[in-house]
Amino acid sequence: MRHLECFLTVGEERHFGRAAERLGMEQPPLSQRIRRLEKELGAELFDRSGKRVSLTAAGHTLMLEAPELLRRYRRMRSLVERAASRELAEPPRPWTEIY
Amino acid sequence: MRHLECFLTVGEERHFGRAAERLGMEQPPLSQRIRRLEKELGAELFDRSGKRVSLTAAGHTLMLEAPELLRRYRRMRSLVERAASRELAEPPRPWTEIY
DNA sequence: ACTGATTACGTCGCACGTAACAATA
DNA sequence: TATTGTTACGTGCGACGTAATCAGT
Repeated sequence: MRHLECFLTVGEERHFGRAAERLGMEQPPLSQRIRRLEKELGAELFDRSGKRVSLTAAGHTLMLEAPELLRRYRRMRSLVERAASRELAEPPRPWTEIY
Repeated sequence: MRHLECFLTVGEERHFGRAAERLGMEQPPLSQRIRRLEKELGAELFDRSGKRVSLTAAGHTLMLEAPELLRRYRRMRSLVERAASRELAEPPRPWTEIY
């Protein structure tokens, strides 16, 4: 998920330096992360020929799909967090017997 | 994502040993993974009192939400993979000018 | 030369497996 | 006591930052 967030930022900025700044990290780690992501997915995501950073077809697809996945992920996290805090509020009821 | 897959397996089996076997790994790493996930989410997911493994409220929420997220994730991966293979088939068209 | 991206390298944390331990039935 | 889950520990990979290197303008 963190990889996707980094990828989206680079894809929006088309610039590793500004993306790294927005993400609060340095360029080298960001470059490495993108490489790891490309290796993980088995697909090149950016064309780095020349000074221009441009998206490949796979990268473009990911730009379309990743935001929705990230939204769902964050929603899931907040739901879990909410459930956990409710659980703390109420005493340890016997969930054991239910599930 | 791998963490979610492990969590779901444990949640289905209610048994770390069988879950580890299904996942093709040993129990200790699985136990650690669940702990990491709980730490990451900031919520206890399982009740390990006694020999019974039962879900907490947060765990139950995650059991409901995680499968859909995993499906979307796998779909995204296959879309990216497809785009990459098409890209290989067609010559390096000037995506640069488009995106 | 200058700007911007990639390697090089040292360090830290995570993931795994094997082995030793704790607890429950 | 046997079964199940958790620590302990050693190893290897991933991620970060700093510094050095390479490429394009």
